[in-house]
Amino acid sequence: MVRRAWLSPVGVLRYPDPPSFRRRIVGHNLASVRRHGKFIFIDLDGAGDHGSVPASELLAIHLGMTGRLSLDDPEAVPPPHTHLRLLLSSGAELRLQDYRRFGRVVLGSLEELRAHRVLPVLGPEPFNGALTQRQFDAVLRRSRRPLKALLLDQSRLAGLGNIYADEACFRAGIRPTAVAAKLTPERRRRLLRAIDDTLASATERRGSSVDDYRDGFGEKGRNQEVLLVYGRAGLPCPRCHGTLVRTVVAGRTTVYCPRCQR
DNA sequence: ACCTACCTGGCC
DNA sequence: GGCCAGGTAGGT
Repeated sequence: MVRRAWLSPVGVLRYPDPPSFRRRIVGHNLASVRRHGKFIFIDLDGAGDHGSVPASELLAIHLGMTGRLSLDDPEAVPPPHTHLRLLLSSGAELRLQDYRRFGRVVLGSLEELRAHRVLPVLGPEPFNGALTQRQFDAVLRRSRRPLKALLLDQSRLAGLGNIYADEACFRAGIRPTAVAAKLTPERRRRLLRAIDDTLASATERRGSSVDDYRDGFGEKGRNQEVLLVYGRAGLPCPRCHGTLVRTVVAGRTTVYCPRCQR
């Protein structure tokens, strides 16, 4: 149960206002945790309601570029840029640190968050078998944008960011600039498999600590050690040993191999 | 498809 | 000082 909620003055809370936030979370249990795409959803329930209707309120957290969640000793001095602290009855404190403040926190019912437009509509996840090839094909065929722009569009497909979009395109042998709707069925199959492999690798290694990413235990991931193209412009392609090229697609730095990716 | 903005910090 | 960075939103 949440005993006390503390918010930093600058904060990452987008909705509702801080007093409402505190009122609506203190005394409630953090009942379950789910994830969809880059959002973490924590379902609240009414503590002491014993079998009554659950509040159906949820806490949605997006870590942005530099957000970090951790469970800490409440007595420990919070690190700089700590924007949310939830003191729990378990004795631990759930903390959100985010020095760039691109992260976001919202609290409310799904309907409410939608109505206030503080929770974007998220597309399906193209991995973990959550999306059939048929459904994935339909998404690709509907878009004449560059493939990478589509992969990064969370309203169409949820979960891929700049690193894994590049990695998946490389594994599939497809240029990030390829027009999504023009991919052949064979290439679409390769792409879905490539996305799955890319994210399986990343999650097994607990993420890519290219810079300051740390997992919920404050540990670095190890996936940055096996990235094939991201951050490797000018270096040899791991497959053909030609030079990897940097360009910009959808406003984001993009690295690919002009020989292996067509 | 492009800009700009939102932020801090590391690097040159 | 300028540029860049894992993300997204808003405007043209």
